[in-house]
Amino acid sequence: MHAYRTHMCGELRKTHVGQEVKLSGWISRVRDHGGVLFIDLRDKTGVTQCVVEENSPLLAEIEKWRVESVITIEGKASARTAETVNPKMPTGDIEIVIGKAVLQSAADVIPFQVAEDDGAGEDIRLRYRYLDLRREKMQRNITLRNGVIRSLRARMHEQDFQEFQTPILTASSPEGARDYLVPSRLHPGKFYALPQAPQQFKQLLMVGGFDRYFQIAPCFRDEDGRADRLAEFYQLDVEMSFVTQEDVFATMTPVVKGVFEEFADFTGAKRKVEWLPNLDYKTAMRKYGTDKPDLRNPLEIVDVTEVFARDDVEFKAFKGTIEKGGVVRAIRAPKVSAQPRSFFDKLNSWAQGEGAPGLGYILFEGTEGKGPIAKFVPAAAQEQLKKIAGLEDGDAIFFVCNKESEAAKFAGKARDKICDDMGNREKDVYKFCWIVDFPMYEFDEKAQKIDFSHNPFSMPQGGLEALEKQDPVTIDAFQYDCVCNGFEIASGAIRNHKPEIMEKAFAIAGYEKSVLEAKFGGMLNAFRYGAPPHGGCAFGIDRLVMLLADEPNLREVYAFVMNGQYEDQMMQAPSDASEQQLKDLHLKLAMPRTS
RNA sequence: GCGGGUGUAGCUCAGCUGGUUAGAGCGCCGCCCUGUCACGGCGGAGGCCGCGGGUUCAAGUCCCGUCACUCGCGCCA
Repeated sequence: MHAYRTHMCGELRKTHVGQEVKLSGWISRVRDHGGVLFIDLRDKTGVTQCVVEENSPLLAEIEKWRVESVITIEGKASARTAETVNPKMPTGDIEIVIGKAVLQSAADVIPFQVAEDDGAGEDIRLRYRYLDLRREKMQRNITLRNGVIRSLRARMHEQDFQEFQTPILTASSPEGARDYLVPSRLHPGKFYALPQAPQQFKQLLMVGGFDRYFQIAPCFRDEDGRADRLAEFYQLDVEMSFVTQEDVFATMTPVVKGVFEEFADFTGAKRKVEWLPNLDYKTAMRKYGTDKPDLRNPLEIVDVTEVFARDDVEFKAFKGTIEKGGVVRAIRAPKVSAQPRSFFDKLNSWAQGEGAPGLGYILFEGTEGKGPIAKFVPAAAQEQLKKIAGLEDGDAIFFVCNKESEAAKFAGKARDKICDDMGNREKDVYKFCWIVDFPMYEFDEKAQKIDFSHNPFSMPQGGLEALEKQDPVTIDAFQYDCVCNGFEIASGAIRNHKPEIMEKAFAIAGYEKSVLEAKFGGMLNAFRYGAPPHGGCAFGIDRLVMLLADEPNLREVYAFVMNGQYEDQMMQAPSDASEQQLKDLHLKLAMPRTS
């Protein structure tokens, strides 16, 4: 017989009755009845009940073993009597009558419960992650992660993509997030950077003629964390040669849609997967107030500036803003006349909490509009509102007034808040779409200059001609995102593979040719030796898994992960470097002043 | 860097307008229990009430500071 086991703990059924078996695993629960004792023995496949029978000489010893100790037991798989069968367990028809038992590794008293969710906080779960990982939910989430990655790989290989590894110790990139730096011992004063993404390498692989690249790529960004953002994370990184934007969508949509359909019922609920038509950036911002709209929310935003600009409308608070170039955005909330006054008051105080003066509204019930703003809007103007927003009797309309970008953004937040307060968000569905036509440039208010709004390597729509003739802020790029249920799950672009367009593109953003050469000389040179038109995208794998697992937090889908301050309390990272290490690296610390 | 929330037993939390000896559930330890499967019964241990300062006759409770965790803003091409 094998030293540790003949079967797994979730494996045994009625058909095994009578067999001598050996199981190894963790003591999940113990029920000690004095004379007879039950142990629920657990491994990754499940739980089997093991019994120490009355008068067993083993009882005195086994009684002392604590839960989460690792043991090996040997005994006969026996049928349970009719009264003692447990239909809730897959192995509930049988139990093992323990004949021999070995304590392989005793467990101290555990800091939180493993067999059940005792609500232990995240910090302690992370400190004892190996215990947390034994819990059913983490076993399931991590297994889901494995399934998703395996499925993504298979789907990419099926479409003739080749998988690559690219350098982890690489060069700092001047755009984007802060880099993690690694000091060089051999080159005093010089540093490697960990990649924020393998952007340039994947483009160089296209220049290298590999045609279709993918990688489950680790990415590193030294910016503050969020529930959906980590210092290190993984992307399904993709690049393709001789493609248009439509080719990228046609290739990647079935990959992601397929994976979601494969794992959509992970949480137990049947979930639909819907892929909606592409949405251009400007429309998304106007209708949803964000470039990553949650399309499960049926509410839409309309522009009603013209109504509040009318001479017969007296609402000064909005008028003043409109005269300064502001806009009024409105959200129709259908059939809310039965809502109590507190529904509207709560939304108003929510808006104030968000830093807005409030959230004005008009409720249409019967012949005239009601609400605090209604008296400033005469009947004719109310009719115009109804027409623009498609209002029906019983509907309310909420108003946001500000500079255009601020109004759009806040209306977007209000749209989500109103939807949730109404209980209107669709359930059990993943709604995807591609957001297209992102602007190439934007005006940076702080620096008072034109700058790239996204990826400087994106191809401007209209090419060199557009760069030469168009107002920069009106130029769109072949730059796109993929959005699901309010999360940006991918970002990508058709790249700019022509050095002369790149020079012009950087010049518009105020970068000298020398800067371009210094920072991107390697790639720019590559483009001078025959570069295929190419493009791609990168999906945030952790966010995909998070959506499928229905977790609110990325940390729930990683086996090992740092906390919100990017510290690993289990491994003690980051930690001090020794004098010798610093000396080897030619580093001296200049600590911040602690006042 | 900034703002909100939280911090009381190993874990999760209660503790009212400040008032005597700070509680509960789970866990832990001991005893009892022959069939449970969240086993049950009895008993017990365990607290710098995050830390420092202040107000007060009196502080877990109020004030100031600080630290930790968490969510968000900034940031994240």
